[in-house]
Amino acid sequence: MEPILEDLEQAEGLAALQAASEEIRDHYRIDHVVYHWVDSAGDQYGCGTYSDAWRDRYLEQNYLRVDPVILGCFQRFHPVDWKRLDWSSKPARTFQAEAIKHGVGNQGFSVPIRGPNGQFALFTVSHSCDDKTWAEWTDAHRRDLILIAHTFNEKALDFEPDRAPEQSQALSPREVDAMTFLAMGYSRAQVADTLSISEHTLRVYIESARFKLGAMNTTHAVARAMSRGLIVV
Amino acid sequence: MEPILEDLEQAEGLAALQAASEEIRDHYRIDHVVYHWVDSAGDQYGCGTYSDAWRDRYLEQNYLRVDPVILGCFQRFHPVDWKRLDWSSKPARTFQAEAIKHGVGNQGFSVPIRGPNGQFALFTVSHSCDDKTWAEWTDAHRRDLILIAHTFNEKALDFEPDRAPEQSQALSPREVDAMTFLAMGYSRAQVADTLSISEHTLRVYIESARFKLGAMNTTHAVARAMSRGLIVV
DNA sequence: TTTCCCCTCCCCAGAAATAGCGAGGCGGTA
DNA sequence: TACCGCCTCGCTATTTCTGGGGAGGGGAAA
Repeated sequence: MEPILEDLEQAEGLAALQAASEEIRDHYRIDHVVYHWVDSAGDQYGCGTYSDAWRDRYLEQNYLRVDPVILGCFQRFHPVDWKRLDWSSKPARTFQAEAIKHGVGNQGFSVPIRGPNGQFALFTVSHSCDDKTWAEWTDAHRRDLILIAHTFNEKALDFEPDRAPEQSQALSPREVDAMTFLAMGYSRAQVADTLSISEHTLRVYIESARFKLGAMNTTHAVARAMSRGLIVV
Repeated sequence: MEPILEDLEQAEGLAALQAASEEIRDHYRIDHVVYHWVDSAGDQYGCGTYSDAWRDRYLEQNYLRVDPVILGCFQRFHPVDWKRLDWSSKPARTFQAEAIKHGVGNQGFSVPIRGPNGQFALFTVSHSCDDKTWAEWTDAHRRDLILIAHTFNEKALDFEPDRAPEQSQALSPREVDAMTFLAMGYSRAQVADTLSISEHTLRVYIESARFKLGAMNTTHAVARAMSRGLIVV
């Protein structure tokens, strides 16, 4: 593993990351290696060994909202084998069939990676083989994959600075309170009552939070506060 | 490194994690090893080799909102050496002086770890030595520390079952569309227009989504859909 | 000291969301 | 077949939220 990680750590530029993913694939003799970035605005960036046809199809069909790998990892802390995800819904099964048709392996292992402000990325390896072989392979390389995933993410961020920091303005304590209770379903009157302030005052907080978050309305502000990790509900 | 990580992977129970942090400290011959879990509701869980006096002081003074390690890592993607953090504010320097007085080393290295819904943890090692020695040590063990940090986090979560998956009822495709656009800040009229349906129809989706999610209003429904990973925004 | 942000409170009019009632067609499952 | 969930559309009335405006006090930083 070592030389692979060394190479990755010395990669310069996005093209080098593309090359690195191919190198990783060849080194481990697996079918695919993919790094996939999603941010809270819905923008995506991908890099890896999937075919162009599949990647285009994925974007065109907006499979982001269907893909059980994305949906599953989004709710999870730890790396996960694809077998443990929920493929039972009909859209998921349609998606799965099409993925396999496009050369994505029947086995997969994905490492979720998170950053500040709700930023989210996935590092995935996929392969075609039986369950036992795959279990042995992932057991043997789990640690490597975690390290590679984080290094890959670090590199990808280095080369795309516009995506990385994007300092979102912090909310004041009262604004956090307001957003939190609104996210919990309280009406403005209830929130004001809970915080023991007038509803007028509360409204000022909501407005300033909305302004800071660049949100068009309360629902939008709460959604942004959540996806940026400013509130937890 | 290997045997240390093996031991950690076999740890069972919170007491074992405490023992593991001491073992790691002794293995690397450093002053302190600490794991610190935070959610923005203010709950904290800590585990490690700091003195009880320092831990109590930290909680009592609510240093969470002052500690540059927390504040800095919260805005950062990657592991960071304490030297690169911002210690310039007055509260930060007061905090630093007191930390050193309580036996926390002058050097430190912290790995931020994130989970779904804004959950956040830190794995930290700290030591007293000169800059050069510390730089060499962190360079040599950076990878180990990342792996240990993630394994530690995994274990800590295993033993805290209050974050159960809580499988929730799925939304229909149209309901997902509705929730998604609402989370993006669209008004009802805009969402209806975007989906090319009447606003009345849209309202039915919002209501049924609200019902399925057990939400009291639209904002609540969107918040729940997000925190359950039913929509990705 | 001045400036800036945070917290608190007030009024008003118009826009938007909610609550309740109703209807019919389509497709899959029991 | 009958049921159920999903998608689509309609009406009215009430409640709630939004977007302007304004005011004052406190604390921290420059």
